[in-house]
Amino acid sequence: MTSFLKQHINKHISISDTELEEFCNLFQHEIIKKKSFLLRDGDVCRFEGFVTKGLFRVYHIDKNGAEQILYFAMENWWITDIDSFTNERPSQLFIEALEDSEVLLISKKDKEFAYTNLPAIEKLFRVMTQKTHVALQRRMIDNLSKTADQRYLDFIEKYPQLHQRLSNLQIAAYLGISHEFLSKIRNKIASKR
Amino acid sequence: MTSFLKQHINKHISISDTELEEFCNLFQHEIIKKKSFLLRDGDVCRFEGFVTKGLFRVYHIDKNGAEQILYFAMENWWITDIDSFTNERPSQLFIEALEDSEVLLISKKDKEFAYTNLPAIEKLFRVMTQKTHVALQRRMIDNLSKTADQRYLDFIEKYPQLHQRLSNLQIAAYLGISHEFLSKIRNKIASKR
DNA sequence: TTCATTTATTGAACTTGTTCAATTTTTTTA
DNA sequence: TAAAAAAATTGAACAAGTTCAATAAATGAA
Repeated sequence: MTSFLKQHINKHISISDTELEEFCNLFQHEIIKKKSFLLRDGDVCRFEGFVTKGLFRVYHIDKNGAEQILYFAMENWWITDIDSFTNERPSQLFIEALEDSEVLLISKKDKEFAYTNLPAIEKLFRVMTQKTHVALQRRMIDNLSKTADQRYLDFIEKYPQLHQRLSNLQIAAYLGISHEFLSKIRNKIASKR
Repeated sequence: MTSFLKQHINKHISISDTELEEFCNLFQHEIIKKKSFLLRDGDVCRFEGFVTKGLFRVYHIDKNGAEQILYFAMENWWITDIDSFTNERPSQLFIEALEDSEVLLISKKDKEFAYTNLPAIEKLFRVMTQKTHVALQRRMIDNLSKTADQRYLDFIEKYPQLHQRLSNLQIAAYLGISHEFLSKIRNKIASKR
């Protein structure tokens, strides 16, 4: 059940087998049906999750009702609202399964336990947070400097597998454009070939 | 010299005085004149810095020559290119002093030393990285959902002190708009009062 | 298989933001 | 304190992206 998680951790840090085993035992396996929610706006996020199957989107709904997708998470990606989880405050995000999915979840209490008793784990999460932070910085710069056409091309080049599994509605919400405009971009690109 | 740094650390984690002292001794004090650079595009970022005086901007220049500001750092803020520093690869960023400034710098080697020998420090940087990550997520959502007018109003409300110390050129590069357009926004806001 | 729902496409009118160029204002430096 | 440099403003023409509405295509559920 936790073999993907073990592989993933071994890729990022060095850790003894017993420590790894002990850490993975803190997770609970859950099956999440397509279109159901792991987290809703207003709830406190009580978990940090590792996706073993399927695909999720983490998004915000603004006061006009428009959705902005913060990120997607497919197999071997982590999902949580780090702000809500860490500070135990109500989330402003939704986490929804876009496909029938499976996740391994750890509670805050168990994660704190790991931090104090399994020294390698503090490092794991420092490294992971750093990586996602660097990726987000990159995305921020791209959003500030690049046109929607270019951001779309970058997206399908960077995440070819993910792109195949997403509707254009989802991709548009990630890129920060209307889906109509994305459709026009796709049309323009296709006619250039 | 390191008293601001000590205060800052004590605000975020609990640490013994001897550990704190030992950690702070790893830093080197530097004076950076206005308009000079701590880091340039292409260099490997060899430091992580804590600003004790002055103001910096961390920015990217895209292939059209336009500047995008990733963040500002004034007193009690950290500055580095976390990607370049961690992975020892050439940076794509510039770090420039916008005022006569002073920083405390720690090298990668000394930071690694701290990570292995001063357990509280691993936590400090995990917490700090998490905080900046949450702030960047917030900014990403705002950039995806809000109009430039609103982002400008948010900026001056969120960072009133910083706003006073920055030119509109800098603020526009942070908001991701042209400075001419920012000028028009300011005009519109002023005439509404 | 069929019907209902969701997703994608297209066009027209509109809004937001850019670019370029000229001018004024402010700040810096000699 | 004058001259030079940098920052801010303004207008006009343009480009990027949105909104709304109508239609077509694809997907899902019974």
